[in-house]
Amino acid sequence: MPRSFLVKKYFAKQKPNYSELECQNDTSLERYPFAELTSGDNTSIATCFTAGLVWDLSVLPTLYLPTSQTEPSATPGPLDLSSPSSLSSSASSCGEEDEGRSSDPPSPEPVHTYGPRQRMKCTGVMPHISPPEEEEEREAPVTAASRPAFLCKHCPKEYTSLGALKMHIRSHTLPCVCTTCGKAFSRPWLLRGHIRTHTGERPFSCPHCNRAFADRSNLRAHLQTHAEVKKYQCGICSRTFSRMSLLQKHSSSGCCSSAV
DNA sequence: CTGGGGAAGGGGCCC
DNA sequence: CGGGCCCCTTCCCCA
Repeated sequence: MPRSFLVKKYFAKQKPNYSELECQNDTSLERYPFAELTSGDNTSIATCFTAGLVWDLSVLPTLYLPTSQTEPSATPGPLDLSSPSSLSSSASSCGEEDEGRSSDPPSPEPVHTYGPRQRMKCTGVMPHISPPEEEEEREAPVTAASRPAFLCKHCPKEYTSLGALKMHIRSHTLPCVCTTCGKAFSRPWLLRGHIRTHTGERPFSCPHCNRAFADRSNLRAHLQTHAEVKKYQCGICSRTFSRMSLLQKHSSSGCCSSAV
């Protein structure tokens, strides 16, 4: 399964209102000191995972829609209950930087916080975010005039905007190269996140335990482990899981196999 | 075998 | 229009 199925349009235009997700039972975990994670606006976000938002197995099938490739219409994925995301909104604009894919280290100094190990600055590692040549993707107004299609010359994908296409092309050109190991990434923040694997930087710490993570998303996943009620719930036995994959395994290996 | 952590990919939205 | 940032999801590996 290609990870590209990323069909996420759940909140199209509307960021999840985490405040509404306020968990009721998991108060303890509800709000992680995301201040740490980000700028700190999280107070309101109340990240809660769960409570009321447990995912029912029944929805899984949809969530996994392999149809992917791009069927945004699909189903809404798990509303991330826990996500501190909201903070992100503020964070991003605050000038924090995302480090990595989704993580904004509390550190005031973004990428440059690598101190001694800061061997790669994003700036230096991205020689050509948008190589001229690649940009020349084939723009072909294939579809209706109202919806021009921009085709990727590297793969069959097509986009309705040049910007989207260019962004996609990065996944082929991988302009962000790690100077440490040479690994290339499509996005600067992916590279930043990767760099953390070299530096060992883990700006996102769990308020409930001493663990720290380099990636915010991973912290979120981890927070689920502290939750009494996890996001993903088996529709049959009501057991909850911190990860959809676990729920899937659970369902496929027994409990719900017959039922669902 | 299950649960959890680490790392990475990509689309969408906002500035 | 482009760049940056956010979030979500998946895969792999380990305990």
